[in-house]
Amino acid sequence: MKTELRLWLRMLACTNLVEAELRRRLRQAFNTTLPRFDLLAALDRAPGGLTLGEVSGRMMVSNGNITGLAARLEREGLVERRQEPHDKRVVRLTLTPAGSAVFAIQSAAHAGWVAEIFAGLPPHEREALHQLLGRTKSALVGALEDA
Amino acid sequence: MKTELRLWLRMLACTNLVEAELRRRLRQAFNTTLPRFDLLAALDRAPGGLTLGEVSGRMMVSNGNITGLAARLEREGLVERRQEPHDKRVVRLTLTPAGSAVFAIQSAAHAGWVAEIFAGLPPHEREALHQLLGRTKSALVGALEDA
DNA sequence: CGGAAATGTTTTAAGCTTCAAGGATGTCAA
DNA sequence: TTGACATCCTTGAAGCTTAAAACATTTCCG
Repeated sequence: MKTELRLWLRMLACTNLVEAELRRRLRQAFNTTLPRFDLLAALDRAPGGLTLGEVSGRMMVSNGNITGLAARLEREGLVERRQEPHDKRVVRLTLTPAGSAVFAIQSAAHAGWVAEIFAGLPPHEREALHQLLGRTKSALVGALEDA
Repeated sequence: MKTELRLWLRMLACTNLVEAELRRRLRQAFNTTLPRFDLLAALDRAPGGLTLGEVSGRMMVSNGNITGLAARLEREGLVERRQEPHDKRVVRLTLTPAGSAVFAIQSAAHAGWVAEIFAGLPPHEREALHQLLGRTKSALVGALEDA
C-alpha cells in the first residue's frame, strides 16, 4: 500500500478517536453536539455576531445547514436571529446572554477534555506534531488549490 | 490557549481538508459517499464476508447505522445479505461480483487521490508524521481506555 | 426606470448518524 | 423443560449534512 495512504489512514484514525470522545462527552455532560458547540464558538469569537453566510463560511458547511442549526439553537434560547435593517436578505446571529454563559462553561470543559486526551503524548512530541501538522496543512492547501 | 487545544484544532483542520476533498471526489467521480466506500472496503478485506455486527465494529459506527447502509447497497446490487444458517439472528454481508468490480475501480482512484493530495509534503516529513502519529495513536488509546 | 443578474436565505429530498426501544433467536441453568 | 438472560438485528425519532431549486431582496446597467 502506498505510503500516502497509510499516513492518511493513521491520521484519520487519530482524529476519529479524539472526535468521537469529544462528541460523547459533549452529549453526556451537556446534552449537546459538536455542531452546536462549534456554532456557539464561532459566535463567541465574533463580537457583533455573524450573518448566516459568515457562519457557514467559517464552519465550512453548507448554507442550508446553518438555517436548521440556528433554528434549533434559537428555540433553546442560546442565539438570537435578527434581520439586518440595511439589507433585508441578511440574517444576523448573536449569542444571547444565556448562550454566552453556556458556551463559557462548555468551552472550559472542552479544553480540559482535550488536554486530558492528549496527556499521554510527551510535550516535545506534541510540539513536534504541531509543527509538522503546520507544514502538512500548508502542503494540503497548496495541493487542493491546484486541483 | 492550551498547547493541546492548538494541536487538536490543527490536526482536525488537516483531516477535514482531506476528508472533504475525498468526499467531494467520490461524489463527483462515482456518485457515491464515504460510508458506502468504507463498507465496500471492509467487505473487500474480509474474504468470507462479515456479519452486520462485525461491520459496525470495524467501521466504529452504531449497529442501526449499518442496517440502512447495507440496505441501500443491496438495493444497488453491490452487496448481498444472507441469513446465517446456524444462527438465524445473524445477517452476513458479502460483496457481489458487481460490488467487487466497483470497489476495485473506486479503491484505485481513492489511493491515487490521497497520493495527489499529500504530494506537497516531502517524503521525509511524510515518514516523520507517520511515525509521530503512530505514537500519538498509542497515547490516545491509552488515555481513552483509562477514562 | 425597469429588467437582468447577483446575493443571502430557506426549502426539499436524500442520505448519514445516534440512542433507545423492540423483536427474533439462542443459551444456560434451575 | 422452561424461564431468564444474552445476543443480533431492525425500527423510530431526532438531529446533522449536502446539493439543488425556490424565494426575496439588492444591485447594476441599458
